[in-house]
Amino acid sequence: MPGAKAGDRIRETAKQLFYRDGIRAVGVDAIVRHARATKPSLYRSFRSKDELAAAYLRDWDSAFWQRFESAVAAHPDDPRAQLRLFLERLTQRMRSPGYRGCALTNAAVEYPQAGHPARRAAVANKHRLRRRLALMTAAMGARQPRLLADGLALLLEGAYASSQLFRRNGPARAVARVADQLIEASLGRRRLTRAKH
Amino acid sequence: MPGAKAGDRIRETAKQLFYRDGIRAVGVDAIVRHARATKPSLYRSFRSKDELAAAYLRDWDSAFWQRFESAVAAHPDDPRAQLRLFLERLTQRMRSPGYRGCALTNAAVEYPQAGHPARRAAVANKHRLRRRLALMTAAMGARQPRLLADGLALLLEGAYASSQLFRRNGPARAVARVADQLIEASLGRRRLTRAKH
DNA sequence: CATGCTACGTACCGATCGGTAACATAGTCA
DNA sequence: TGACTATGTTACCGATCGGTACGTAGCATG
Repeated sequence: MPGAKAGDRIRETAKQLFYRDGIRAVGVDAIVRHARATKPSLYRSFRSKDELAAAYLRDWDSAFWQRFESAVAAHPDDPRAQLRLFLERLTQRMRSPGYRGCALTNAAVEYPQAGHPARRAAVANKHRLRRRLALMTAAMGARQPRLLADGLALLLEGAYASSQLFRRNGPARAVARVADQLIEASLGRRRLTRAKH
Repeated sequence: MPGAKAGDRIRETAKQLFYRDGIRAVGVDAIVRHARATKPSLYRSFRSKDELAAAYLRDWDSAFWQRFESAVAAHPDDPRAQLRLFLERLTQRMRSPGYRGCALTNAAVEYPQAGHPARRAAVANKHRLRRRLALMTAAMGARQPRLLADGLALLLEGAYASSQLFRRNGPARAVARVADQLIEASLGRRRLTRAKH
């Protein structure tokens, strides 16, 4: 790491500090100090702190979809198993020290302003995920695919939030089981069908 | 409002600005300017900005439990209906302009440090809610009350997050329906019981 | 009037914020 | 060698951060 170019060291350091402490809480001075670089090096690679934050969030988005597609690839043509694997792996990651939820969601909380780059990155990711989940729940044969997809999205976001509100053994650790229950209840024969006329 | 004491105006203004823009994003100068007061007035009522933020979160916690107990009181001895009413009212509030999720969760995202007062307030609220939900799911007769309570907590936190990631018609609007599905699937006869030996 | 108390404002503090100008150094290719 | 490019460094900018020393207006007492 210390052998890499200054721009790369700064990008890597920013990733760690932004995720650990939040974007607003980390000053550019702290970043370049930890990266053993200086501010002009930062501003030659990134136009502003906001763009550095945007790069950090793009990296996160990219890593997120890698994890997602990895779980998908492990169970071809079985979206339920794909999702379950993704959530089980997520549960593992949530147990690791320093885990602090989804960087994109956190950034959206830190930057409520409508047009902010950090917010745009987060919103884009969440919309894409929502559409993707709806495709998967439809493929599962859910009675109401969009409703189930939204339920799963809520559980996922809830796990992100809970994982930083509770130390361990919080509600987040149940996300895979609850998601599976919800899927089970949304599939197959219409248990909940109301009497017809 | 303009007739009130400086300390009260500051407290009220801080509540609005902290919720709208986030605690870190709002400086004490902005608060006293909007409150038509001055900084010494702020620091005579509050020891620090952090304590002003803590007061803001205590107010939020108090208002949260008022809303919760109001829904409980509306359906005595029917925890499922209590929860459904609470979530339906929450859905209403989420549609109102300027809604930005749970101030306590947002504060915990803004202040990841373990001992920070804002974080303590958030964590205390969430733990209390988790215990309360477990009591309710047990009263419902759920097969696994703690698991269901955690699922409901995840849905709630997910709704908070989603409500600020999607404009309208986001996953959050489904929270009451999904919660009811999950409850339905967790009650009564043991549909999911695994074969014994 | 004089005193004491409460409530508020003016003016300022050092530190840090994001960002930049000017300059030094090193590698590359002609 | 010399010119060019990329990257590093020092030193600084105005603005804003959270926080405070100190002065003053108003009002109730004696």
